[in-house]
Amino acid sequence: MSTNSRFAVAVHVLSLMAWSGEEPLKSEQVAESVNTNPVVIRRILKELAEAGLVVSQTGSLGGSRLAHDPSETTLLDVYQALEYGGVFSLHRAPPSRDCPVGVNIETVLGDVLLEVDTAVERVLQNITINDVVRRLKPCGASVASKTLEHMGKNGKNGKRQIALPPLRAGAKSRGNGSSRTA
Amino acid sequence: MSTNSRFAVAVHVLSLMAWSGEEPLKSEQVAESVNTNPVVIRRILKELAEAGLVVSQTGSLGGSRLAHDPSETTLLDVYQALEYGGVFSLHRAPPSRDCPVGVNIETVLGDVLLEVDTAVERVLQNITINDVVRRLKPCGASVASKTLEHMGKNGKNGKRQIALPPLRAGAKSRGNGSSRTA
DNA sequence: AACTTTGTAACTATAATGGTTACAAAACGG
DNA sequence: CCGTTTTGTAACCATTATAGTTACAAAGTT
Repeated sequence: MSTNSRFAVAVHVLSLMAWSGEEPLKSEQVAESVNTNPVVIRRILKELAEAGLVVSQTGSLGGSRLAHDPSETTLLDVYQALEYGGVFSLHRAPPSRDCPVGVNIETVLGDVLLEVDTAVERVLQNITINDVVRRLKPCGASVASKTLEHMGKNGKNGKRQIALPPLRAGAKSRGNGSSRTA
Repeated sequence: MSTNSRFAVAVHVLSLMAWSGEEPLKSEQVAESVNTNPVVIRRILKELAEAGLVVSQTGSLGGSRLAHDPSETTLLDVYQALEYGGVFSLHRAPPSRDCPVGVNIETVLGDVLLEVDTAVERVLQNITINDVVRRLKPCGASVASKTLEHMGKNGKNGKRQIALPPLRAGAKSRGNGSSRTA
């Protein structure tokens, strides 16, 4: 019951990148597709980068793209990247220690919540970004070749951007999961 | 990710009632065990009553107790009584209709979220309040007989309350699920 | 009639999410 | 080396959900 859409946005972002292939996407382009603000996208992108799911780069030819093949990233990876604290929470303030129920309820509930979380993770682990993209296609199949020409890829001036260098391919942050310069 | 403890509190409340048997508990007693305010308890109790899980009564001998045997109420019943909207949410604002990914992502994500919710529900359906209470006991086993004498059951004046009439047993709201007078 | 407890409204505090603006730092092109 | 582009990030605001609190009417008991 989360009232937040971060997981949905994250999956959307990654699917978009899988769809557009090697080419880095700018946060502005992504924001347009998601229908939100670029900073919101960058915030989520940051978490995904820290988890090693995407790689980003500043500069005029910059942007973000997937760090791995979309068939290698599962929704569980996404879920964990966002550091959700589990489906449910325990008591805000610890229950009474003077009540036989209060003393142990947290332990018992903890076991239950663990069972629930495990079930969720089992489901998410079996769905990859590639699966999501594949499920996406039947709907807009005909656009498959046009791909992202809708979005701002040809700038307002028509100066088309060329396929980019594989984003410092093989460079530094491979496997450590962070593309950050700090 | 749910930053709320309503599910935990609800399970706590029901376990407490299961523990104390037929005897109605006052929201103040429950609040003491949960370590919160009686009104918070009454708010949750209201939702549980609407779902037919508890029965309440005003007046000096009033309070709330389980509507059914604790082995008949599952954690799924509790979950549904609280009307959680599912584990994850979709986009806050609808994604771009001009993007092949944006158009269909909500549909695909909806399927995924359904799978997740179903998995959660399957787990919750297999755990009853009675199970929780049973798991509770090994820890504070020795208190089993003292039960709730800790809590405010003997008033400050020592005037002990006697076992109550089975709360208008067999009366009105049986099965409709609501004990409310409106 | 007096007392007790629930039901409920109203108000406040807190925290998470998300939207927005602003700007420094990094990367690139000329 | 300079200007441009884009990310990274801080700062601020609006909205919403939860929960804590006070207060009181209505229902039930003695």
